[in-house]
Amino acid sequence: MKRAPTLNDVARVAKVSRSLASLVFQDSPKVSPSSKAAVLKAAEKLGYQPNESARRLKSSVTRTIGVVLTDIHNPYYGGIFYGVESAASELDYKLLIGNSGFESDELNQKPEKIRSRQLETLKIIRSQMVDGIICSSLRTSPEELQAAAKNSPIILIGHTPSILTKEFDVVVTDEQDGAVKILDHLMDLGHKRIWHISGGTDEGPAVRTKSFLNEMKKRGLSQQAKVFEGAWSQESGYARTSDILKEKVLPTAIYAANDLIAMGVLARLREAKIRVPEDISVLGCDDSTLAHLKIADLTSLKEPLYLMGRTGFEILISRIENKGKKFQPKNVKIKPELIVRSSTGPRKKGAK
Amino acid sequence: MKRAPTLNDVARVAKVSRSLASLVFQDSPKVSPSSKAAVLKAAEKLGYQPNESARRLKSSVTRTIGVVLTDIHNPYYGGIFYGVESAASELDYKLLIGNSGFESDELNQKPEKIRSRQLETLKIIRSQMVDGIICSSLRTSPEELQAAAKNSPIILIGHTPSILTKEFDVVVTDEQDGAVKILDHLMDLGHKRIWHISGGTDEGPAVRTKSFLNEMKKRGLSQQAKVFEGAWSQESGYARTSDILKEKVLPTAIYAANDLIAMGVLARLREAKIRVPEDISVLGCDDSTLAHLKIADLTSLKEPLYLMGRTGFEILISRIENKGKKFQPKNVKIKPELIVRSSTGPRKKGAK
DNA sequence: TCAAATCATTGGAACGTTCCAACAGGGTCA
DNA sequence: TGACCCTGTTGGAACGTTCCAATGATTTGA
Repeated sequence: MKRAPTLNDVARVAKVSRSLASLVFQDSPKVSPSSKAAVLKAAEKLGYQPNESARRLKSSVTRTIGVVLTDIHNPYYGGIFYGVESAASELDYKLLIGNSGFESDELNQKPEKIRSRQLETLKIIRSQMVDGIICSSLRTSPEELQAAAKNSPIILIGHTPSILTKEFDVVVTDEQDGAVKILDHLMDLGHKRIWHISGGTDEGPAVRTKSFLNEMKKRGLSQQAKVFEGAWSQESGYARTSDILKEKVLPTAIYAANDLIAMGVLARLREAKIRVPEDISVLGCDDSTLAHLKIADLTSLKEPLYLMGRTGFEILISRIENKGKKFQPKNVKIKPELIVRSSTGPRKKGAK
Repeated sequence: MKRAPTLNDVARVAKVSRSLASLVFQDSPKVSPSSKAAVLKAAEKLGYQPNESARRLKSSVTRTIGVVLTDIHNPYYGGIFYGVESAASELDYKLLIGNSGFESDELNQKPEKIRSRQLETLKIIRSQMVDGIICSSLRTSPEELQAAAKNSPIILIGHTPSILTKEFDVVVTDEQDGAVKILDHLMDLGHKRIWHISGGTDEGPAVRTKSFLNEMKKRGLSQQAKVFEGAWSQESGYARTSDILKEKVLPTAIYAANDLIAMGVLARLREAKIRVPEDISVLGCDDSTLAHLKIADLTSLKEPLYLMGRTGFEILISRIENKGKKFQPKNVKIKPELIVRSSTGPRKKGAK
């Protein structure tokens, strides 16, 4: 492991000036073919690779984007990252990961710790290691974000506190459209008594619940709607279904706020020997691997995570390219898609 | 978005030399408290953050590690990344992601394309943006790796072609130990006719199959063992189970090479009204989210992905710190753990 | 008491690029 | 024939750090 060759070394071997060698690597049109060939040959021989730090120092462009996530493990953030990564690789951008903890961590990191790690990560933007930052699920205050955004653009993708949507570019799911699609599907099948198990009362999950209730109301089904407050877990789906089973009249369809909850619902219904979809239809949300499983075969609202990631990345790049110009924060809503499988079916004959 | 303040600006405001200001940020003990305070105050006032590119150019230390993965979506790589990330954040290292495609991609990237993207990623190591590289599931040749490793250390984590284990540091699962644990468990329950659905004939999955057969042989059960060649998918598990069901004598336990395959097995058995575990016990491998599902509750061999990630990172760091010194490639095998759930149970009474 | 040692501070030279201004040398035009 | 313009090439000055050697100021010790 010896000292890496520099542009000077290449120039010396190729018998040209350092400046000319530099031009070759910038694909400048005003280099003669013969010099170009000589330089490339020398570079090849020495195994030259431009020193990125020096390049950045001079040109202050990094072609790198910082990504702040809470848990890359989680299929939700993973899906967004998937879109970001694929767009980035097409445009030849590199990604610097600032993962600020794992929600699923057994040690269960305290929110305060996640927050401080996120702040730490935001610093990379100010140390000029990246041209911009993509954040999912931030736990920092608008002021802290502002401070980071002073030098470079930031975009927020996915569940985002509404205070932030006024000041920053944001890409989110169109929850209202999701509710429309789910209810269209269920009503086509004849369902009216549709109950929902929520993901909790935080602002993220609450939007989903609210959209559901809104849409039920629009269709004059407010009386038939019921919400059971849950959490983003299988156990929660299982427990809330137990609660549902205690009711005098059962629903004909259960809409779970995500696939994991729906898996809990399925497990509990199976235990109670209630058939799906003959007796009760079940829907999930996310269209994760779980929904694909043959033993579940879950109808699920597919959040367009991939598209959200891509869109977010593209908006960020356009900000970077027009750096300096004033702009209005962009708020993009991406419509989800309902993937119909066998866990939903026609309303049981004879049911009210 | 104006020009970021530099060390010079800070020094001017604090009325000291640039060199002294630099020392402050290096936490040098030989700065007087008063100067230190003045510098910090000036930095705070200007919102100064050291320019990382300049720092790197001078000191050629990046405190950044490159991570080459094939599919960060995949729980296997995700699990390894989890370990890497948590170790990195503790030591205050940054991670530069080079994800070279998505195995699960609908577009199903061609191996050739993945390979060329991996080569592209390996270049970052030579452009001195990172101090070392962690690779999972490489598709490049040893020579190509060697070229990249000329300047900085490399470590391979997880499924690794055996040619590479001779020249590079490697962290892998102890497959033999896994087979021992699985057979100990099944034999305790009285099982002997144990069949295996493999992940394919590539070198990675083949090791698992071979370990299983080896261990069966050691226990004098060669006659009872049978291998069905599959692939890492649910569909494969489903189809191979159909094949199994055509046999005259059925096994009392099926060991699937991963959880996804096991899910296919469960789906097919359920369809055939064969009870699990009363009629047939089923085991998976990975202990992924799938195994945790109540409707599966799958006994699974937990690959110590987190630990592998951590260990790999630590070895890499020790190489970086002792850079220049000669060393023997390290080959670390990490023992898996069997997580017993309800998909395995005592051999059916009356079965041979 | 004065040389030596310690301490805090400083200027300047790197690090490996990019980029600007300058410059040959040959061709074109009036 | 000299003024002008191309084309290809070059030296040198940045970029913002770190770090070495050198400095002046203060303390120490025989």
